[in-house]
Amino acid sequence: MNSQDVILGILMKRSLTGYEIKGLFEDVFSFFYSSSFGTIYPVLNRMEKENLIKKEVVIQSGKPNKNIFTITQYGKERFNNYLNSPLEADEGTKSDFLMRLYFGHFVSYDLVVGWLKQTEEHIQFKLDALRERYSINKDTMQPPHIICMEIGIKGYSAKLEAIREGLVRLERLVQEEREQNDGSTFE
Amino acid sequence: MNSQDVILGILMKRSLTGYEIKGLFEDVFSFFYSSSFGTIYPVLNRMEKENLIKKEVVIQSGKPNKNIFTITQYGKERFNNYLNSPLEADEGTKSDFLMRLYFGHFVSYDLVVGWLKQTEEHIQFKLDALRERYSINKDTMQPPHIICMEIGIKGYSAKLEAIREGLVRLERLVQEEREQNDGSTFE
DNA sequence: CGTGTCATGTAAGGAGTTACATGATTTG
DNA sequence: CAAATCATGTAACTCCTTACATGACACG
Repeated sequence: MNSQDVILGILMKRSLTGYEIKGLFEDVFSFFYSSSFGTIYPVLNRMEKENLIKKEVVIQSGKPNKNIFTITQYGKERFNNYLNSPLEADEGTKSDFLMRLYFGHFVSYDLVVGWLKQTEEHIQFKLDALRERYSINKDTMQPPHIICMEIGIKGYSAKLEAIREGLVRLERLVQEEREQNDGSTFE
Repeated sequence: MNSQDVILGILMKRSLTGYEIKGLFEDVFSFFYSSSFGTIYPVLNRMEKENLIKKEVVIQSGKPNKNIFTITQYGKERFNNYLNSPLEADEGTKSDFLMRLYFGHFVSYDLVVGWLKQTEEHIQFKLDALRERYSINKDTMQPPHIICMEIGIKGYSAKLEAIREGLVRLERLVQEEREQNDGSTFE
């Protein structure tokens, strides 16, 4: 899976500009994909040269002309090829957050608590967004799409739960530390 | 977070060779990090030049000499700098599996079921490995480390659950499809 | 006698990011 | 009046992967 595959998939539904595709990456696709303009525009132009998509230019004033891209028959075939290629195990999951927790004993609990709270907030935000989209669209969603959403929602929920339990445990320890260190001071 | 940060963290505990570091990446770190020899060896050599680590050569016969790397004081400082730098939100989670599910309505249910089963197996394997390591080491593990493990275990468990529910739902649909299509045939 | 483990390294290439460049129009 | 939105694009760079090169020894 690379940007090209995803873009082909997106264009299966309807024709879009690079700017709109980026919008989808920030929105619907943000929980399993992301990409920057620096990738999208060059990839779209390369895809046009390879006849996977075709460009329609809409002249505008005040802003650059709009390039609306439509998938070609060849593009559809290639997207189908991708879907029929072997599934890539998504090992790659590199997580700065988990890495830091793994090495958390090298820093103060306060710092670790900070990481946990920040991540809690971040995941809660993503979860809310996902749940909202799910509740709005679930009537029109196809079964595999629903499974995709459920995996996301359950995965986030479980992580959140674990983070919160961790926070409770850690905050108890921070408290104990404070009581020991600050036994003689007052404030 | 990059390979250098992780290697520094690993070397905080004890001195190791590149080969051994790779072993850890395949093992303990595999659920939130991965890296290849093609990254590790050049990075280690660069780190030595930058005085983050120092090399001790152990002469061997029959195989290349062993380069055992030890973190320097400067390396420890740099690792600490990393831990005190802002947490990077690990958005990047690009998942081929979820991507395919999202576009699953373009292919047969059989294919989707294949993806689900393959991923189910894969996650189950990872989960088992994580649980085992957890049960063996939990007495000697520091609190943040425990939280790290719990997040992994709960995350995997939740995903597995959602995948299994999805499989049940899909297999019912596949069955219905078969009954409609094969109504006239026998076998 | 093949496969796995030990052990290091390089070269070529892929895929992506960030930062820059441009600039009107809308919204708070 | 500042910030966001619309809209495209390039250049430099980072980081990583794959494949290659070498080769002994142990295990079954």
